[in-house]
Amino acid sequence: CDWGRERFTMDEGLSRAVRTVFVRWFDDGLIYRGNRIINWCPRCGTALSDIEVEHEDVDGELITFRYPLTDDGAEISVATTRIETMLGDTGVFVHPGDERYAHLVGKKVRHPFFPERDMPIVADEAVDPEFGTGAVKGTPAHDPLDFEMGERAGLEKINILDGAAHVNENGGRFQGLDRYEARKAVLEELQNLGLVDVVERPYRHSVGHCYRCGTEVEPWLSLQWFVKMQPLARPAMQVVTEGRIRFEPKRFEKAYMDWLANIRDWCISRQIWWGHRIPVWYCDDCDAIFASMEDADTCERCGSNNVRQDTDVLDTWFSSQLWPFSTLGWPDQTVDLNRFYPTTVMVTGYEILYLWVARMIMSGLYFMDDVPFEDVFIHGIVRDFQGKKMSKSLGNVIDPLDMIDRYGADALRFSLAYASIPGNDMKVSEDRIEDARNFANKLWNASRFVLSNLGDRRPELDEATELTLEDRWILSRLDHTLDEVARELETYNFGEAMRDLYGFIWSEFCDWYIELSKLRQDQAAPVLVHVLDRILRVLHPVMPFITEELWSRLRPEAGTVMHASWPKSGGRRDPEVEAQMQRLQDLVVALRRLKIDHGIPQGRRVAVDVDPGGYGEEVAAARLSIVALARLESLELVDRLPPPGGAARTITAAGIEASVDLGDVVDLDVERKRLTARIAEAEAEIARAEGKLADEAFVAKAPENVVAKERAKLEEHKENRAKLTSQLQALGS
RNA sequence: GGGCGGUUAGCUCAGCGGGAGAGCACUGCGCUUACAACGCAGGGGUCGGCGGUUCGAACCCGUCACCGCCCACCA
Repeated sequence: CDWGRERFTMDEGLSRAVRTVFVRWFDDGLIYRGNRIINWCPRCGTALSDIEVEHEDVDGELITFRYPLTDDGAEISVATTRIETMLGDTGVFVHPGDERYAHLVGKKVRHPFFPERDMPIVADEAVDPEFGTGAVKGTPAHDPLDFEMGERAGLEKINILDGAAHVNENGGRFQGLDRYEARKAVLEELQNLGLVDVVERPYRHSVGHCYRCGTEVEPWLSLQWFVKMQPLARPAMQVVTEGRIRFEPKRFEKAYMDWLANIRDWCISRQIWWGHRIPVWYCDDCDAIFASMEDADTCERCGSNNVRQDTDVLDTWFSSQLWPFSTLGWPDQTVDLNRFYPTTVMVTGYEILYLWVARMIMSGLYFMDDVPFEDVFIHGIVRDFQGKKMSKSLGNVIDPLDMIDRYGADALRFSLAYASIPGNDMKVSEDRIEDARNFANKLWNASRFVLSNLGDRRPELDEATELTLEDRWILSRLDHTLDEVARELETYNFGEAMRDLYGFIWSEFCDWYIELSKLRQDQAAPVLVHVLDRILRVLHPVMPFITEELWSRLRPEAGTVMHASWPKSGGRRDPEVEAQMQRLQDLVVALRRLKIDHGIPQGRRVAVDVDPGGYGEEVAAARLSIVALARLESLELVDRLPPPGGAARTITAAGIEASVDLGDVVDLDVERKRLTARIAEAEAEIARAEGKLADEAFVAKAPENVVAKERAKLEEHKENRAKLTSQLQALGS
């Protein structure tokens, strides 16, 4: 974060950007005022844009009732979920191709409460003949579709509700009732008149709610300001098609394109107190309407002083959409603007893809003539482990400050990064944060160990450093990890990067390398320093505090780790070394397990004979390591293992056999069971491999290396089975 | 109504064409001179169901089921 450039959308500079944009769009004909159906929240008393409305299914009612025709006894049935809106009906719509109603088009119906009202039956393509009765009551002031059809037919628009959703003077005897009371009262009256056919209840259907307070939104006719969106949407789609803006994950591209393709004009005026006031003035003398950069006290057209500013304010997203350039000083051509626009990446959650991201792209292209950013990285929302959004009313909120108090900021940060998968929600729990704290402790303790043996020396790794197998192994694993992490960060896979680092540091560096280094601390020092150095650098962005502290101890002269270069892999990856190390690890684990299986305390030292098969040199070179890690008394290399007597046997995947002298504690039954189980495992593997190789299609069509690998595995397991079987036989029965 | 995710070990999730993984939880052993917020070893899964493609499918395709999300002017 660059705290020197902190900004707020109501700052003076950003306010100037807002005005500039408004005036430009106004003068370019992209901002207009219109009396149209908008989403109205009766509780907040303001208009909302389409995307601020949250659709939710509710149990309502679907009522079918009849309008009598004026000229004869015929009637026409219509259906509605908002029966009270019939007070504002000024017509009935049917589909032009609907034969049932063809003979009625052009005739008129009579409103039961307003018999003098002119209510024609009109044909319009927008009617769905399949729904309900196929005839729609027309309420141009209270339904967006009816509004459009009403415009086409020239129907009167009668607004029957006030801003609080109470029936107004146009509602006759229902005046004063709120919309829900009116819903009941109107139904009752119609029933009394015998005009109601069907009351279907509950009728589950989707209803819009205010994003802020949850109140049911009322489609309401009112005078508002709009931005014409289609001219802005087209270029915004094009830059994505051309690849100038990329989404990660890519699937959000489709959502973005679909939204823009079907976009409708944006209602930007709000009847609330807080916000940028709309920079439009009205002249009471000549009726001019003009937008102005400066506060106006005279009319642009007639010079009159009788001007007043619009009292509405702008949707907060109107100023937010300018963020990528308004924060850099635009409309001035500042140094920052030239240097930092366009930016490289926009990191944000999917819930504001339309509200913010799409609009930044549109306004950026319009005013800067360039994209605001190249990559859009979409992450999820932080949720609890049940997948629920955190909310105070649910009581499932994990307070970050509380977690920081208890586990540290680094632990909280690591747990969030660890949970981050592009496009997915991040599920966090206190357990996970605790794990991250444990990881931080592990890093702390490992560093303490490394540093404790160094004193003031900082031996550095260079070409002259003599490297043992485990040195080359950990350096190979380090390079492997750095490569993986780099690749994952490139694609914003922070979670995978963290999991790789966690595994490398804990399971490889701490569990194996540090343990091995204890045998030869001085010689291992350059490698310990090197690996820890790289770990601290690469972990720093996620765990800044602990890494900075440890860095100051590892590199007291170097200054902040923030200024250290990002570590790159150093060409030390070596598959052969990793394979060798794997064979030794397998042997150590096999010996440890053998002791445990026979109930030998792990601390008790035992003598071991090893028949290394083809790996004599390797095992010999690693002898002291094996003795230390498996806690042995001694390890002798032999060509042939002694007869089983008071010994137990084990074997690794690579076919290295070992015999452990258990003295008088050996339990032959235990040993037989162990060997029998291992033979069964080998049998299963052999059966699997033989099955595959017996399949001619597999041998013929699978890649050569896959087949070869399968053959090698088969041989390996066969050898092991033979050795295990002879071990078992030697025990007798 | 349309679209997008998800369904893998008891829990939370990775893996997304060639021998099923992690953390937590669980079992046994252990104060081995960095770490018991730890170490060592282990048990545990017909990878949602059914079809298909392929020599080979947790992974690709189709379909169904159940969860979740987004969009939507069926009154």
